[in-house]
Amino acid sequence: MTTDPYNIACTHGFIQSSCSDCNLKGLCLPIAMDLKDIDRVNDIIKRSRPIHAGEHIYRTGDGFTSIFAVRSGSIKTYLLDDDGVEQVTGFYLPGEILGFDGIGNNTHGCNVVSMETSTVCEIPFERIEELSLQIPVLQRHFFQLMSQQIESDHQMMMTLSKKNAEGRVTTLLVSLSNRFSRRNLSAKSLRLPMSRMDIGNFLGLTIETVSRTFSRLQKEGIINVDGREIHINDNEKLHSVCHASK
Amino acid sequence: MTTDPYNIACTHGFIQSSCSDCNLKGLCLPIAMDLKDIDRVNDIIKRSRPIHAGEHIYRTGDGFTSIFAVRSGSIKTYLLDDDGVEQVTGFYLPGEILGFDGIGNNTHGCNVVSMETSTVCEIPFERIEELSLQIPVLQRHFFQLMSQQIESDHQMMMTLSKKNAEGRVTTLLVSLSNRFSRRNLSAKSLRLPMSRMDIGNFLGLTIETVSRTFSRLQKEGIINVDGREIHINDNEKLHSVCHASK
DNA sequence: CGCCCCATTGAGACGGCTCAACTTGCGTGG
DNA sequence: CCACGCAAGTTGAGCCGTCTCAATGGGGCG
Repeated sequence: MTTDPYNIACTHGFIQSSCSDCNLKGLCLPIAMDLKDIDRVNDIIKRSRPIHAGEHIYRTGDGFTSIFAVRSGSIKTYLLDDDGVEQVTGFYLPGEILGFDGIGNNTHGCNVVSMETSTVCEIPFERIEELSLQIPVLQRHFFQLMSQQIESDHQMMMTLSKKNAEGRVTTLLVSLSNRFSRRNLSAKSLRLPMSRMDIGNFLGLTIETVSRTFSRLQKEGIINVDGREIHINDNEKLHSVCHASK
Repeated sequence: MTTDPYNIACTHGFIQSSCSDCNLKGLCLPIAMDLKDIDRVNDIIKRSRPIHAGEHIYRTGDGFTSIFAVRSGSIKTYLLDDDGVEQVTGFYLPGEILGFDGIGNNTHGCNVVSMETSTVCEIPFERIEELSLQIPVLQRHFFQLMSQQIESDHQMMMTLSKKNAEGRVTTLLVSLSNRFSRRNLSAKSLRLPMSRMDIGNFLGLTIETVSRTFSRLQKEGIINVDGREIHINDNEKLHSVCHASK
């Protein structure tokens, strides 16, 4: 596996299953895709062994060969600037695809690390490019996925540029709630996969401010907080606080 | 032109020229592209009449049909949130391509307005998708362009999340300087295409803070400011201030 | 048990925001 | 030609939200 510097390929073979059986396929793959074409995609995908918390999938500067779909667990991506300052650029949950940075200059543009024990599907990009030439709906799908990433990054710029601490934290909670419920999990009760540190880093806040904000939201009865367990009591108020501005 | 709600198509025919003659083609199109294939792209492109300052090319919610390459002038993109608050999400200069938001759900995700008299090339997306199925280097090119947009948006998240006012303003200046010099214009003397208002909005600062920051950078001898005319006196210091953090 | 990491909470400092006054450049109309 | 209004930018004074620094409280693990 020389193309797999971090050697995440599954060497045991016991988690193998196919895309057509995967309950996440509606998220990773176009809905309107023939079973035959799904199998062609399935044939080029490599499923990983479990990746444990803190383990990297790739790092900035690594040669770009693949994009990755999260299969289970949760993943964060981050940049390091010249001074070694970390910026979390995204959190990825099952069914979501990461690695679209890196196509631009054939080198990965960020670091990717697992926040808990996770598994991913590795999708060799050159292979998927070839398939995309033959399956128009697949080409369209990847254009759409990248476009959605751009849109969500722009929303993030809005959040960072215009919102105060309450607006930023609640915006993240709403996003996570939506993404959990897309997977048929509860939209009201969720377990945060990331630390306060990662939340603060992502949102441009210190951990103290994140913590104070959670406490304030709880005091106002909008959410209940117990460590990483969050319960949303008042969804309407939560959404209205989202717009809170600087 | 029913597919052209803002009717920017050139109706005079006097600015027509071809991609193969365009001195920006190295920016819009793959370098390694056959002349024959460039002509095929050229055939589907519609060149716009001049678009004057303040005129919109499209707005959020408009049906998505095309992406656009800036030919001359300068363009800004912005979001409006539910409360009507504006967030500038990008500035686009000649040779740069915009409109990749909107592929995701077939509806434009932002507003696009000209900051001065500009011209653009309209690239019908369905046509370019068809061509991309036939010209692998073209498919790759659009994946790369979108990937680069994602990378630059992530850098922007870093800027908004971690840098103070000086860091944000100088980061924008460095970016503009680099982009001007890519077009063989001076990297040291440039005219800002956007107002202080737009700069502040983009960078998450008020216009007063932007103004004070320009004044301070001038007092420190790093730049000279005369309205929108900027001269970079000390490039090294400028780059070091870029990293200034909150 | 003791250590370490993560999270919470408090007190004070500071950077950028708000509000306000003033300048400059430009177009319009008397 | 000047008077005027308007928009854009600059500068100052005071305020406020978030950061910094510091102390304390759990929970997991050797």
